[in-house]
Amino acid sequence: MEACFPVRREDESRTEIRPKRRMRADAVRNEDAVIEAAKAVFTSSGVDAPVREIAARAGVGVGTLYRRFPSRSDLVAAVFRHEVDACAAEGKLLAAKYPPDEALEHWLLRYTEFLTTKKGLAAALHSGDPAFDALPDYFRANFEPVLASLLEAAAMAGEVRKGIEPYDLLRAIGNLSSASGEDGPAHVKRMLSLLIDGLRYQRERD
Amino acid sequence: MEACFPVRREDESRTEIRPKRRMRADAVRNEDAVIEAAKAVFTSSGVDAPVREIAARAGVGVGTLYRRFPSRSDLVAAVFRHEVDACAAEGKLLAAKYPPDEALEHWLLRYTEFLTTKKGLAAALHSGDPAFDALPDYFRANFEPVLASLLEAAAMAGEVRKGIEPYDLLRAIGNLSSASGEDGPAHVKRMLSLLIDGLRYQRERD
DNA sequence: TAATAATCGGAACAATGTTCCGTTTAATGT
DNA sequence: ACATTAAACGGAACATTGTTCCGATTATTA
Repeated sequence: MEACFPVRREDESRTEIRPKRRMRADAVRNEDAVIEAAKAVFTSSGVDAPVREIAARAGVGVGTLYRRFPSRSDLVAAVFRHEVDACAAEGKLLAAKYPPDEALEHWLLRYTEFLTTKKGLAAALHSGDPAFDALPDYFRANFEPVLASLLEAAAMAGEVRKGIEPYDLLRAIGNLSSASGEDGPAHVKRMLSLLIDGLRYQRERD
Repeated sequence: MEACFPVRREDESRTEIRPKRRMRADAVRNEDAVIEAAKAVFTSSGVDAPVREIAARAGVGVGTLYRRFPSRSDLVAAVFRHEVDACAAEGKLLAAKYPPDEALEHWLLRYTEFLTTKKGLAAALHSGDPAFDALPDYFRANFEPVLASLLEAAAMAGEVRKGIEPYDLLRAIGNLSSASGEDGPAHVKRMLSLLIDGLRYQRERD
């Protein structure tokens, strides 16, 4: 009953593990449609939204949905990974587009957005469902390298102090934005710039 | 749709608000039976246990259960209050039975036990269900005075430092026992005695 | 274009929260 | 004691939702 996520067989890193037939085009289309629909429904109605609603929005029967995602939790986990991927990818993109310190700042802000949309998931994560077991590792494995290289680049440029543990920073921001009950986004943003100022302080020190 | 908990009409503080007829004996019996059954089932199968199972264990039809507890959440909340009451009552009992410092120590230990059995509830509390809205206040309103008088008595006896905020201590212990993932009870107990030693330190200081 | 195996769709099943209502019964007044 | 009656009881029935099944469909391949 372990989560067997159907990893698209045509990836950029297509290892081509002897597929007698490559995945059918409609299957690919539907998998995408389901994930996109799920993302939309989850953000609008929460992670407890009925599966039927997601299937309907994707223009697909529930049978189709269940072939790809053997259980509800698998779908939730897949969407989570999808968004982790998106956020991590944006990190690389920002690094190429902006000077080191701006890239870092932009990404940290983007990361807080990621966190706030995952409020509902935080509870599910601790539900003991085995489909979620691998998510914390996935989270870390994807975010830590991105932040590490952003931090390193900024430190090289002398914009930010050295010796900051990426994972510590990820967790700190996580706690920080989960502890903001009242005014929400504005508060998080304020605390985040405080934190960034903290990173800049002592930046010239070797 | 707000939680209308049927407060037993015959209380020790029976205010007697013009009941044309007093609550039927079988109704009283059944309410007790349901709460007791729910407590048992919740601890053995978690707070997500089916309502039918609780009704069966109480020897009662689901209709009866739903008359008293209009929704599942109401029953969960009622059990929670029941246990808060029990833990708070034990505080008064310990205060009468032991010297101040021992009473304090015993009760804090009892409090950690209360906390560990409420692991499942912690998630439900943040679920947004309106039946749980009043629980945090209920929690504080019952525990804070108990701990306050235990602390005061111990401080009077010179066993514990003064100026400790009861609510801070309640929260501190709460965080402390929620953060103990591994060895569980033993770890909590160890951390708790550390904390109690901290309370004793400087106890002679005015 | 025919063969074929993967995929599709949605009816059907199972579990569970909740409501309804005919039947039973405890409380009350005589 | 007994009749009256309003309250309470029990559990069948309903609604929602996760999940499974299988005959119909269709993309792929030769």
